[in-house]
Amino acid sequence: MNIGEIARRAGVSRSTVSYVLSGKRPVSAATRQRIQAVIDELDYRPNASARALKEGRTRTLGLVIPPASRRLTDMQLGFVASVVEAAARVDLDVLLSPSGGDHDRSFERIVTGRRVDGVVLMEIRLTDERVTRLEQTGLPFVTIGRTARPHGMSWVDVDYGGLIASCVHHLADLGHRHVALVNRSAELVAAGYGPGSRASAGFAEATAERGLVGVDVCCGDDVAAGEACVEELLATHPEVTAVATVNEAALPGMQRALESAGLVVPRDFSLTGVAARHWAENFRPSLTAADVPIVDMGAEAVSLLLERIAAPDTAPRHRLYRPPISLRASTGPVPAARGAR
Amino acid sequence: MNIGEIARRAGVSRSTVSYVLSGKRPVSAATRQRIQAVIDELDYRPNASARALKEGRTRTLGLVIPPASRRLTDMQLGFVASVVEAAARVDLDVLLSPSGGDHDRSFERIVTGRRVDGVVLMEIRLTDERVTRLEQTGLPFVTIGRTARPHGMSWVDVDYGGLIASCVHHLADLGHRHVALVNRSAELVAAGYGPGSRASAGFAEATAERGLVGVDVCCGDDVAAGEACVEELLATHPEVTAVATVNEAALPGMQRALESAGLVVPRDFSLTGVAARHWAENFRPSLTAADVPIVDMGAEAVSLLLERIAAPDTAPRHRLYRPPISLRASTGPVPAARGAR
DNA sequence: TTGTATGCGTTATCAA
DNA sequence: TTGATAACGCATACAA
Repeated sequence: MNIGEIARRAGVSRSTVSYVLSGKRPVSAATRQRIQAVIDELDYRPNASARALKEGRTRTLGLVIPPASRRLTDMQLGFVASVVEAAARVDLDVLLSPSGGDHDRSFERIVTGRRVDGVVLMEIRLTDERVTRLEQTGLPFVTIGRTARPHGMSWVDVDYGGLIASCVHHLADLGHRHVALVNRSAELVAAGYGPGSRASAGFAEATAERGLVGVDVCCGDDVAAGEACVEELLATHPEVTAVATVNEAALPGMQRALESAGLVVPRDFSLTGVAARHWAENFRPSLTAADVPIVDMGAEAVSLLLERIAAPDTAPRHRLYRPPISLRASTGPVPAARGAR
Repeated sequence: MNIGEIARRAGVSRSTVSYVLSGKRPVSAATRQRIQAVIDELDYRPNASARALKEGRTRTLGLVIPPASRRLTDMQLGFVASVVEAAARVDLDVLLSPSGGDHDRSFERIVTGRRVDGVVLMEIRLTDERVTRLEQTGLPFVTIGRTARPHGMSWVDVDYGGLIASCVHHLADLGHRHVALVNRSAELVAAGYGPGSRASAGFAEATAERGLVGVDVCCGDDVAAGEACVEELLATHPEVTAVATVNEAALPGMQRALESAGLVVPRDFSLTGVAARHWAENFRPSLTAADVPIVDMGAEAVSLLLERIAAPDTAPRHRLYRPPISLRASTGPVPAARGAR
C-alpha cells in the first residue's frame, strides 16, 4: 500500500494525498474527506524509509548503551526506559546500539548510515572515542555523563564528586573519623569512567577538608563483589565506621557482609552514597543517599538532543544534577566504642 | 556524501561502486582498489533509508516493551538486553516501542510504517490486541510469552504453570501442608497476563493433586507490595509454612516481612518459585527456584523471528522453556511444631 | 569488465 | 484548488 494507490482510489493525484497528510497546502473539504476515507479504510501510513530519504531525517534517535554482555545495572536500564519514554512522547522512535569500545559495527552503522537524527550516548568515559567519532561526523549528540573536557558539547550528568563529598561531610558531622568509599569496579575506574574518578576525587577532597582518614576501594558491580569488598575492608581497616558508595549494585552484598560481621546499620556502621531513589527506599534499612533523578535525566537528555537537532549552530547546553541527600535510616552517630579510639 | 560522489571521485559509474560494496558482480582489482580507497578516505557508508526503500527491508527489528511508566522489572529489562545483543550479532538494529494497550502511536508507527522487518512482542496477554494487529498486517512477529491460543504463531515462553507445580511438589515432599502462591499484581492477572494465570492454574492443580491447602494471592511488582502481602498472609493464614512465587520483584519485601515476623528461612518458612538465576543466587538465603533462561530466550526469539522473516510461509515454531528447579538454600522440611497441627 | 537507465515511495516545486 | 514532475540515494536489470 502506497500513496499512489490511495490517490488512484480517491481519484486524485499523489501530491494531493500528500498534502492531506501533511496539511501543508489547503485542500477542499470534499476531496480531503474522500481521501481521508480511503486512508482510513486501508489503514494507510507513509513508508518511513521513503519519507526519511526524501526529507533527510529519520524521526529516530539512537541510544548507545553498554554492551549487554556484562549485565546492565538498574540505573543504566532506568536511563534506557526514560529515554525511550521521553522520545515516544514526541513521536520519535529509539534505535538501540549496544556499543562499548570503538569501531563497533552497530555504532558505525547507526552513526554513518544516517539511520538516526541524533544520538544519546550512555556511559561516557573521560576520554571517549565515540564522542570523537560523533564530533567528526557532525551528527547531533548528547551524553549522559561527561568527558574530561565537556566544553562545547551537550550533556547531562550527576555531580558524583560533590555528592560523595556531601556524604562525607554528613558522616563527619555524625562524628565518623574513619570512612571508606566503595567505588565502581577497578576496570571501570582505570578505563577513565567519570563517575568513578570524580567520586574518588570528591572523596579525597572532603576527607582532607574534614581531617578524616579515608579509604578508597573499588568494587565490582554485583552483590558478590560488594560482599567480598566489605569483608576485606573490615578485615584490613577495622577502624572504619562508615561507607559512602556510588556502587548501587553492590549494596546488598555490602549489607550482607556487615551483617555477617555482626554489625548493625546504622547502630554500628553507617552506610550512604548515591543511588536511584527506589533503590535507596527499598534498601534495608532505607538508605540515606543522594537520589539520582533518572527519569528527569533521560527526559532532559532527549530534550537537549532535540535542541541540537533543531538548531545545530546554537551553543550546546548541559545540566549537572546535584540532588540533595535524602536522610533516611542508614546513617547514625559514630558508635561510641569505636569512634573513641 | 553519497554513492554518486564516490563514483565521481573514483572516476567510475555509480553502479560499479555499488557492486564493489555488495560484491555481487566481479570488479577488476585495479578499479576496486581505487574505489575502496575513496570509500575509506571519505568513510562512506550507504544511506540506510535509501537502501531500505530500494530493497524493501530495513535490517531492523522492532521490540515492543511495556510502557516505562511503571518501572520495568529486572527480567523484562534482561529480555531487552538479550534481544538487542542477539540482533547485533547478526548486524540488525533494534527499534524500541514502549506500547502497552492498543492504538499506541509508537506501535502503529512501527508496524504500519514499515520501519522494521519483524517484531518481538514482550509481555503478551492471553488475548492481545497487538497480536491481532500484527496478524492483520502480515508483519512477521514472535512473542515472548504466549496467548491463550498460540497455535499458528511463533513464540518462546516459560512453563510457569508446570514450574509452579514442581515447586509445590517439592514443598509437599518436604512435608509442607499449607502453602501459598504469591502471584503478580491483581491488575496483571485480571488483565489476562499469561504467567499469572498459568501459575495460578498450576498451583491449584498441584495442591489438589497432593492434597495440600493452597492460598493464592496477588502482589504488586515491588518490594513494598511484597512486604505487605506476606504480612497479611501471615496474619490471615498463620498455618502457611511455605510460599512459591513468580513475583521476583516482590521477593526482598517478602523476606523482610518474614524476618519482621521472626521467621527464619528456611528453618521456619520455605520460599521458592521462578526467577532469573542471578536473582535467585543473590537472594539471601539463596533461592531454590526454577531459573528463567533470559538470555537464551531472547536469542531464541530473535532466531525464530529471523526464520519468520526469511520464510514467512513455513510453519511457525515455538519453544517452551521448562528449566529444572535449582535446589538452593531457601527451602527445607516443614517446621515440626507447625507442620504438626 | 564496466556503464546506462529505471524505480523504490515520498515530498515539494512549478504549472495550470 | 489541484496535477504533473523532479529529486532523495541506492540496487539492479539491461546494454555494451
